[in-house]
Amino acid sequence: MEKIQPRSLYLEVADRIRDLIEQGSLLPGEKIAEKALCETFGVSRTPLREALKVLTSEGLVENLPNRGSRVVRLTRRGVKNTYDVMGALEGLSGELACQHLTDADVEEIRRLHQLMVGHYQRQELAPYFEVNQQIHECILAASNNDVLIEMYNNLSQRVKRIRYSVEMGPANWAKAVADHEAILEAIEARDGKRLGDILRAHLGHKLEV
Amino acid sequence: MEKIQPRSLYLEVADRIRDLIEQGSLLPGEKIAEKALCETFGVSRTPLREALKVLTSEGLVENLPNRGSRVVRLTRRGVKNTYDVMGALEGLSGELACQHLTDADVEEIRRLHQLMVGHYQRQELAPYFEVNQQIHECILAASNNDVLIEMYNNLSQRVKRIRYSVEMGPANWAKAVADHEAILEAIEARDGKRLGDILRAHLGHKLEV
DNA sequence: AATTTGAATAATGAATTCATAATACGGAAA
DNA sequence: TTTCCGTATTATGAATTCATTATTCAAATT
Repeated sequence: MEKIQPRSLYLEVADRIRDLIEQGSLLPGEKIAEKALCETFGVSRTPLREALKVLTSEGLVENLPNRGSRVVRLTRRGVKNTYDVMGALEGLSGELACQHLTDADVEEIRRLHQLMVGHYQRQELAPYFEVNQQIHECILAASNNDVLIEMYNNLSQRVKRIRYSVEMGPANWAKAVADHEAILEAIEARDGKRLGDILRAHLGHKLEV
Repeated sequence: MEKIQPRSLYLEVADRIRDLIEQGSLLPGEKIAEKALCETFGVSRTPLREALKVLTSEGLVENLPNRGSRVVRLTRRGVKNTYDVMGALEGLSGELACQHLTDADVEEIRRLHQLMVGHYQRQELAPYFEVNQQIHECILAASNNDVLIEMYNNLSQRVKRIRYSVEMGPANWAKAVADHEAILEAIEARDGKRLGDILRAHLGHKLEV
């Protein structure tokens, strides 16, 4: 029997707004009109405003007193800062994952890796990204550190809406795949230190675009 | 002429509640009665509840639907997870700081370092911690990465209330000071990679208590 | 014509009110 | 006495209301 867990309205609203930002319905720098959103969601201003406060502390929205809320505008510098931190967190996830990964986990990652390489060889960009992300999520989950996971997901959310627009040149792509070969090797060797170092550097490559 | 910047009431309230948690007026696991807090702060429930939502997303408070808010109870595991992430972030701060530190910055850190060693030799625990923290804050600030600073401060806030209760044995203390010697050397050499590695390991030592 | 002033309008911030769910209490039954 | 059930009380969730601050737009002045 599965538990039913009541979720607060403001969390629901926050999820919905996150979706709107991610999919681009709310653009960076755009003013968030409370009244309009209340009508689209069919809720009053109270839970909506609570949701906006949460999103503000998550870094997705900014709140100017008496002037309402806006979707934060991503600067080049801000994105670089975010990627740097994500890189550090990925590095940690790798180190920790090596302490927890079961043989089955490794097998699963190997499968995903080969799948990803296939997409690379056939130059299928979208599926490549999809599987690529799954691999990193596997490692992250295997870290067994929920604080880490929470932080990473938060940062990931902040830059998610631009990730799709990242154009990946052939040289960068090749480098990324090469990185992943090394990642797989380090995982199979359960070499946490090495995996950490690779992952820390890995994200940096993406950024050079 | 300095600008006056209006701060929202809910942010003010959030600060106050953070203080209450940090200084131990609100104990872990304790239920937060909204009405009582409203009276002590002299505000209505609306801004108070908004503040509680912010603190929830910061990880200081948990929110059980229809059952109110509680101060989160720190588990051994949770603290370890937090320290692990903080270590990773400190490592990054070291790497980045080496790219930005001016000679004056280094001089300042050297001064603090010697001050700290003095406190160690005289076995003055509280001042030691104080200066120790200043050094790490110096490095963090020099990272020039506000996302990093924000994340670190958040995590730091979560464990701040137990940090004082950490008993430091003489062996651990000696190890910490030895670490700091290496930290200073790496800084003077502007060796980001090495500084990062040291800082990543540094926090781990504190935790073994 | 451009800029400034002021009134009207709209939006936000915060208190209040209402509805609903949880807790506390008291009595009845085992 | 202990346990169970039902009512009363309290607290929380959410909508509404009120007050205050921005914004808009028209008129007046330079």
